[in-house]
Amino acid sequence: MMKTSLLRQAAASRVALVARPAQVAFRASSAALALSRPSRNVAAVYRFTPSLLRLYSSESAAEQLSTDAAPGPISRFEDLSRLNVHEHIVRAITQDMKYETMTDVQTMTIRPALLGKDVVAQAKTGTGKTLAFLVPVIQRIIDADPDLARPSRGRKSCDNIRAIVMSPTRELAEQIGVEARRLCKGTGVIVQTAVGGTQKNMMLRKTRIEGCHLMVATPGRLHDLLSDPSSGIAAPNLAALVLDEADRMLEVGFKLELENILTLLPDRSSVPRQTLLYSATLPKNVVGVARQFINPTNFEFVQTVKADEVPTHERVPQFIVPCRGFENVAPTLLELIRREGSSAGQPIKAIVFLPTTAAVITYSRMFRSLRYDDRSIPRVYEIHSRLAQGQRSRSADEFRQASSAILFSSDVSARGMDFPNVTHVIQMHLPRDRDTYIHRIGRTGRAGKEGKAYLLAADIEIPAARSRLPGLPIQRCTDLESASIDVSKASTLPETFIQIQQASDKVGYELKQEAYRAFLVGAFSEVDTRELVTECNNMAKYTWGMEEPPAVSPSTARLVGVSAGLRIADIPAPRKPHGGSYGGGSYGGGGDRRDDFERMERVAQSESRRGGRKPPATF
DNA sequence: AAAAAAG
Repeated sequence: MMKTSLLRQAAASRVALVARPAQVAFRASSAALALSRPSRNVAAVYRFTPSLLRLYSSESAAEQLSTDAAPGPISRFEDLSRLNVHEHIVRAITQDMKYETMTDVQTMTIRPALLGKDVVAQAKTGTGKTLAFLVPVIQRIIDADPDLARPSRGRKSCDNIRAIVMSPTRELAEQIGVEARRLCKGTGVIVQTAVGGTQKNMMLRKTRIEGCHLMVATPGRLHDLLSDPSSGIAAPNLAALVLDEADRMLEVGFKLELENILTLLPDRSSVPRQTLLYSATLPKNVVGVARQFINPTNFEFVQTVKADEVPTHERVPQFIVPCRGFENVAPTLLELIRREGSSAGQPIKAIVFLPTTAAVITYSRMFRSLRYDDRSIPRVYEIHSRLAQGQRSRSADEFRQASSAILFSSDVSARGMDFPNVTHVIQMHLPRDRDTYIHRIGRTGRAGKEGKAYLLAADIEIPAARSRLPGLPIQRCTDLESASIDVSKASTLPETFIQIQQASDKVGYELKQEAYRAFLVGAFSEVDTRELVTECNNMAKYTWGMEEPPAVSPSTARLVGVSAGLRIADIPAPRKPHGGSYGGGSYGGGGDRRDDFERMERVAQSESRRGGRKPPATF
């Protein structure tokens, strides 16, 4: 009897595993939702482990099965009380944040995480992963020290941090910190944020006065604090470690730093520690690397994206605009922004991604100058690592608040950033890889909202775009006039070209020179180098208004690999932002193999097999 | 080498 009921619950839970972001869910009726989210989109990878079954059996089955469409496990935030989540946390979610219904990833991970299991979770962008890991982490801090259920006035300590959340970028860490603080309102749990580019001494003073139970950090600053005994910051009883954007954090470049940090944390064999790994993308490298982070006897692997399902949202249409040459790309952007801003009837709030920092600076200056003469262009913001941290935070905050604006961005904001109501994500030139493309377009269409994604790429980039972006529903968009004009033949250029050229006058020579160099070196490895030089020269001439191609140094010319078409001269070496000692790493293997590991392996293998066999690009 | 992440 019990067994049948559990099976029915399992079946019911599968029915409910529908992409259903919270904000849509409580506005639309459940009938409408059932219609709008057909069951073939259901992504059900869910295992009933013994511990979970025990928990299910201890609950009222009748309550969970009140209707056929009953959501099975906890699916409403108010029901978290039944899992003994503190009322202050539940209230923060349901009353302050105004969320009612959980998303799949929240339904599927909060309970096992509350039980102390390790979790590896993949869920689409904008489906509430942050809340999914913060709730159990904060609750377990309270479980371990019930005094923290309410604000305490006792002595504050910063040498007994209970949980650490790590993020690959500073703004994302700040954003997670803000959300964590909202959740902790009314409790005694103290959240601190530790990121680079901020005043360490200020942060330390604040942390010593206020204390710290949950630290949200970027790797460099965290390592700095933990390795410095005089900081007073310590985590001898660390109970939880979260890697947000886990696949990114485990990439070469971050992984070594991560391992250094691990050596500064208590050994898991003496201090049991829960590890939570979350991301929208889960390439196979995570599987090999996750092995050394995860407890193989007590962990849950949750995917709300099926292995063969497109990891982007159906409601966000994706377009590629083939541009005749590099010189057509910026005018096409201008035309697109004008068109989408007026025709759609709603003001445009767009993020424009570019492959290099120099290009981000160049184009944000150009569009700021355009806006000076044409107020129909929305306000322009920029964000990239060469900005002072105060500026970066200000850009992010102001863009967050804006109802209409354009944010020119490097990949700092490709992942995790939650800017509300972004209407368009526009990528100029190729994204570095498929996952970057997926995370970038994930800045729109969040929490059930609509959005559009455009990729502006020159004709010579299209073959590389096809090979980098297989298996994605990208359609060709050919109705932008600026994209197809042949500037060498046209007797009169469209207005967009004229305006872009005028705006280029406001950009300094050195910056254009630097952007030119950055375009040439490295970012388009699949593109024939001689053709790339021709394209960059055309861009310099026709859209940046330069009489002749900017000079490059002999060493740059060597890097490019050809000299034809380049103007080589002895110029100062390109400036390098201060370099750290981030380096490569290697991962070891071995260890136990349990069911979830095997499943992760299978997913990884099928993923790598599909690597060559993903449905070919359709554009 | 192209982003990022400590000063």
